[in-house]
Amino acid sequence: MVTSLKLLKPETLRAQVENNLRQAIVSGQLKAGEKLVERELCEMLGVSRPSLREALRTLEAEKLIVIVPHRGPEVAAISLEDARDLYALRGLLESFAAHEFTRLASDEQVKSLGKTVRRLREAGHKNSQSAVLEAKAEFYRILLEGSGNALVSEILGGLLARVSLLRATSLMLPDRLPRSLEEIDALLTCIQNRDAKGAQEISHKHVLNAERAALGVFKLDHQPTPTENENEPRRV
Amino acid sequence: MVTSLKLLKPETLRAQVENNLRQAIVSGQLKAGEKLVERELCEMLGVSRPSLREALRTLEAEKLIVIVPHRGPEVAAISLEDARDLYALRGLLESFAAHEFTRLASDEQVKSLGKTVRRLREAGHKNSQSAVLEAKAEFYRILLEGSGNALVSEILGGLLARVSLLRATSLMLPDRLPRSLEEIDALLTCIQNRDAKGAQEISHKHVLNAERAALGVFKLDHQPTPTENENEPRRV
DNA sequence: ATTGCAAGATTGTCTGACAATAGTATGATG
DNA sequence: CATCATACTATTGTCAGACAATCTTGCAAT
Repeated sequence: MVTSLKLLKPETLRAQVENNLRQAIVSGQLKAGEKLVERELCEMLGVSRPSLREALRTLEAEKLIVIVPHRGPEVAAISLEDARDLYALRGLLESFAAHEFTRLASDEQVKSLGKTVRRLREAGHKNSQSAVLEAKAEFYRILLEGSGNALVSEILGGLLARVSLLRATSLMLPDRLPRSLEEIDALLTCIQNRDAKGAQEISHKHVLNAERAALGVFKLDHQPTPTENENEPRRV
Repeated sequence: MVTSLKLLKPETLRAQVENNLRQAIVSGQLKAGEKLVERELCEMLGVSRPSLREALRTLEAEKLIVIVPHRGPEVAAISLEDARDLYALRGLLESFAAHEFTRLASDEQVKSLGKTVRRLREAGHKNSQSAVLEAKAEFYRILLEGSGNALVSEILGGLLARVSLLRATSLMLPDRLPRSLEEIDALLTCIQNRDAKGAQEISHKHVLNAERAALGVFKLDHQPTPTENENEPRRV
């Protein structure tokens, strides 16, 4: 186990810019759809345009931002179909990872996962959102690490980043949390019993439920309400 | 090193650079592991360093090249484990796509797919490698388009590009071709019968067989020969 | 042969500039 | 007053040149 995790500064300046922006996007500091202006970002981050632009290209390839030629970058927005596709794929990959973890992970890794689930549960009971998110991240880290397929980790990691563009992540829905915890408990049980098929099924259902919860909010969020109507000024 | 790379039309210069390099990589013109030098690429493509470097960042994010800080970019090379991971994921996604296509595609799309399979078979019997590759690409295009999940298409597309870094694609193995055609025929039959589960299974097996064929060659290719031995000097 | 160091090559980053394009304000016209 | 054409401005796309930091290589010394 590692005892000290110093934030080793990323090698290059460009990488730091990249990390800062990525963090700002997935954390919601930069909102989906928001327009980004190179000059402003340069000033904010204290770097020159070339460094910034290289970082933007990386984020574009990760689909976290969209760059239309001559119009500049903006934070990617997710349509309802995008979200459906995203969850479908996530279900596929996450359940695969769960299956493989159950099959391949060492006993230490299983134990480690169990510990994290306990932490997650406690955080949930305390209703500490940040602690929940942190534990959930750790949970994923262990699961992916132990699933023995680095590529799936990579892709699924990118997917989860994109999911966070939907501000309505299921974990942010208070009602959903207890159910979510139950499901994760059930998943852990399957894993401990080395029941790969079972783990796969539960994991898949878990994602489907998360999808239902998130897309429910999505629809509400995007229903045009009288008050927060579009750019269209109302006439009197 | 490659001596001439022509530029085509698309929008921005940077995008052209990107496309050219991507094409050069997947086509094998730039070989896996080959070191890329910015200055040389700039001269070859007739662009400035910023444009080139932005394009390189995109390709890096696509995992087609690897850029080590202060050491520069090189074409990505695929290890045996990478290849295994790649095929595992490809099997998962491709069989999912087949399943969904069977479930969702219109009769026109199914018919279109059938036509392409016929073309593929003819090309195979004529042993025309380029025609086979073209028909196979068309086959994928239709399959992914009809599977109704743009995200899966995107990811699987990136995956196939990476697979091509393994020069030993199963389609390039003459012995494998007849078997491959048979499997695709069987897949088509399932699709026409709207047997989604069957299509999924066959598709998955198809990828597994392709993997076996490709990795067989991989091992031969990478068997350490007396001349090209690893960095590890053997002790006596 | 191994080590250490100097020289050269390559990358990381900045500055400043200019052309091309998109967005916006202005003014002309019906 | 509304609409459309035009000019202006802001922003992006691209280039050239420069310099420091770092890596690689060749050579000298042990």
